[in-house]
Amino acid sequence: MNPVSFYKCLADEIRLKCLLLIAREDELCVCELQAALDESQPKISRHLAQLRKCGLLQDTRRGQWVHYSLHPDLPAWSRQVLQTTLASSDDFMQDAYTKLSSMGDRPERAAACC
Amino acid sequence: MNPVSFYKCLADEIRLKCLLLIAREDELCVCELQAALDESQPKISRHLAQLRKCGLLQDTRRGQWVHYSLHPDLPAWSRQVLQTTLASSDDFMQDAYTKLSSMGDRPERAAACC
DNA sequence: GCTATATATACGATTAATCATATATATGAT
DNA sequence: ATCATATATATGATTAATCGTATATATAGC
Repeated sequence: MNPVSFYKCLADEIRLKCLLLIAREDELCVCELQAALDESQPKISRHLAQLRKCGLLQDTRRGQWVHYSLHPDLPAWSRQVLQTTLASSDDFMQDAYTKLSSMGDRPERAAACC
Repeated sequence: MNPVSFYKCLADEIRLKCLLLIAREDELCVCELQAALDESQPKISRHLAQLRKCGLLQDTRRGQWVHYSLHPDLPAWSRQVLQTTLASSDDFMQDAYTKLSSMGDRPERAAACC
C-alpha cells in the first residue's frame, strides 16, 4: 500500500466518511452509506469503486445488496490511521451517524432493505 | 483541523515526504528538504506554503534560512497519524533519508549552508 | 418471461491541483 | 550600495479529480 495513494483515498469527504463509517460498523451496504451521507447513488458507488480498486475495501454480495468492509489485507498502519481518525472525528461524523441510525429497514435488521 | 483538508495535505508525494522528514528530524530548512527530495526550489516552497497555510507546519526564520517544524497547535490525532505513517514508511522514505544524510554543509552543522 | 430494486459504469462537462518558468523579497557579506 | 544566497510568490499552461446524467448489470419476486 503506497502511502500517497492511501492518503489520496482519504482526501475526499465522501470517501473518508465511507471509510470511517465502515471502520466503525464493520460492514455496510451501499444503500446505508447512501442514506448516512445523503448523496446520490452513482456518486457513492463511484467512490466505493475507487476504494475497492485501491485495495482499501472489500465487497461482498449478499443477494441484492453489496456489503463493503475494510479489505482483510489492509496493512496494520493503515488500519491504525483509520482508527486514530475515527476516535477523534465525532464532530465530522455526527451528521452521518444520525442519518444512519434514523434509517428505517436497514438490511441487517429487516427483510426489506433500502 | 478538518480531517479532509488534513488528508488533502498528505495526498501528494512531496508534501507527505516533507511532513515525514520533519516529523522525524524535528525541524528542517527548505534547502535540506530540497536536497532530500531532489526537487526544484519553487516546487518545494509552494508545497511548504500550503502546509503552512493549512496549519500543519510552522516556519521560523534563522538568518537566511527558514526552518519548518510541525505546528505546535497540530492536534494529537494528526501527530499520531504522522507518527504511525513514519513508523512504516521506510521503503517510501529511504531515498530521501539517503539524500538528506549525504548532503554536505547542513545548516545545523556548519556556518555555510545549502 | 417481466418488473422492481440495488448497484455499477460510461460519457462529457466542469472544477481543482499541479507544474515550469519568471520574478520578487529577505538576509548577509563586502 | 552592491552582490550572492535562500526563500516566496505570481502567471499561464497542463493534468487530474469530481460531477451529473444516462444507462447497464445483477438479483429477487411474480
